[in-house]
Amino acid sequence: MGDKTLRLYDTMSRQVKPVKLLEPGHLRFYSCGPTVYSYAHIGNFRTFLTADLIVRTAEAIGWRVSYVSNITDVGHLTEDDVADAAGEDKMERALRSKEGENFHNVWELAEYYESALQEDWQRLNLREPMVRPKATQHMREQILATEELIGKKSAYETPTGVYFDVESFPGYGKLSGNTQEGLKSSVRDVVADDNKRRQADFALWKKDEKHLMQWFSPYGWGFPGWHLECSVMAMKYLGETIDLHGGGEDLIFPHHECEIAQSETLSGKPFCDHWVHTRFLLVNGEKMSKRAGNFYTVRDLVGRGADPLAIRYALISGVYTKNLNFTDQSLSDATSNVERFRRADAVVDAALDSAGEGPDVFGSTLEDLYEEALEAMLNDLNTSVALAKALEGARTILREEGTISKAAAQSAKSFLDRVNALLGIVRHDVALPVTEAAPAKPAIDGARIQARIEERAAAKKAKDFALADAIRRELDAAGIELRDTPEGTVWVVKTASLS
RNA sequence: GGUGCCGUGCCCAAGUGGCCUAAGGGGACGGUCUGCAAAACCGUUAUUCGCCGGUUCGAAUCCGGCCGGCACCUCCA
Repeated sequence: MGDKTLRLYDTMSRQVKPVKLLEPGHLRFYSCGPTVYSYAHIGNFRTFLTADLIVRTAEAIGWRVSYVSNITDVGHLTEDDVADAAGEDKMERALRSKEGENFHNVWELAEYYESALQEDWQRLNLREPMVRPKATQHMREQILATEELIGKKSAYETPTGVYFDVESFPGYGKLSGNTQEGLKSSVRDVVADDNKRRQADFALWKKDEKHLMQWFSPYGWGFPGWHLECSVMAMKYLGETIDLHGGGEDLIFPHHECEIAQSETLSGKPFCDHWVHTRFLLVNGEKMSKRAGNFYTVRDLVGRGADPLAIRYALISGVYTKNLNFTDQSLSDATSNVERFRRADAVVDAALDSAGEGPDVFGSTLEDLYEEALEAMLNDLNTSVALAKALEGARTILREEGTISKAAAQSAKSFLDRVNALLGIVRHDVALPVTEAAPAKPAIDGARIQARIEERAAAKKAKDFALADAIRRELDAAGIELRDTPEGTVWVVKTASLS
């Protein structure tokens, strides 16, 4: 186990390479979290899922993982460093929106969406980070860092704020491939702040006495720039040099570029050797965005009857290095796969209780499949292959339903446990609150469904199949599907579609 | 204009030089089961990898060109 290594695509060197650990057996990993001004959407979760799978895979080869994922709870401008009046604060805008009417102030709003994030995090069976630091709780560190950067002549104060001087950091642009020249010739019509020395300089501190969230600093009242919090929190919890840093592809520039410049200037040491970025999730072939408003949240989908683990499955069904298209179809595909794992799990549990003595018919088959799934994950998180191997294992178990010995059940159980630890798609690691566990509500009440099922059973007994089929069609029209099993007829609610 | 990513069966999606006459899932079709269905299980379903050239004993995989899609270049995961 000790000789295995995790290989991931590194944005900096543009190649798949092994994750090098500064301290043997200990991975220090920082993954950028969301700004909590609204519900996180499933695109955000694809990125968090990449981080989750990195943690799970690292643990599967025996690494200890220090995993930090922040919460940005300071509202930053929609046009971050643009000094023009169109720049609007995201949190303030959220507060003024219809949903914002439920909150007294931005602090309350941030708190609400933060707890909503936690709930959705659990629904999708994501590992809890070691720390989930918040920007607002690290003001002192951010102000001290700003002071230090000014002291090192890498930052300067203007009437509007404190800016990082990108020319003081020759490596600026090495992550994104943007050059200083390229940035100047950007077609984007950015309104330059006359107070900045260079257009590319970014804010460490914004002076603003009207901002709804403000702190006092050596530069007066204001709030920190967006990029500073991650530098400060990553170094505080993980050290000046970390092993791995992740986030969405949009963060490559400017966020991570700025983070490198700040961190390395502050410490004088390399900040991070390995950068992983998750490509955007598309919905029905189009990019999701908060601005366009075409995004799904986990709670939207769960409210429509989607199985949370199926959402998880759908979001990890493609590799993180490519765009993935989320559709009604991909969700329903995922649902049947997740159900297959659950069935295998139930079959194994039943066998564990009642199976008799006998040989382990699975031999090394399941063991081999798990190893192949792990290998796939170690090879740049090839979730497609890992899921395929896991599914093959589930099918292998299901094939033996009814004839599984105790020994076989034990090896199947061990397989499912390990697959679940690696991929999290068999069952939740932590039990969800009771309300979550309740099945989707049927359109008509359960007692009436049960009564119709009994009528149908009577009709079947009397060989009145026309009536029996009519009842089945009636329930089907109400979204209730009947399944005749050896133990009698059961009903399930059919999953609603996205559109 | 600059910087990256991608184009694989009806759909989703792995595979980046020979185990590929291309994994896995969905769908479709056939079978078992069933009063009939549904569910479940079993099986079948790309000699072909956007197009045109080239390199090579050998290419979906490497190189060049073209066509098409996507992303970033100071809102974004």
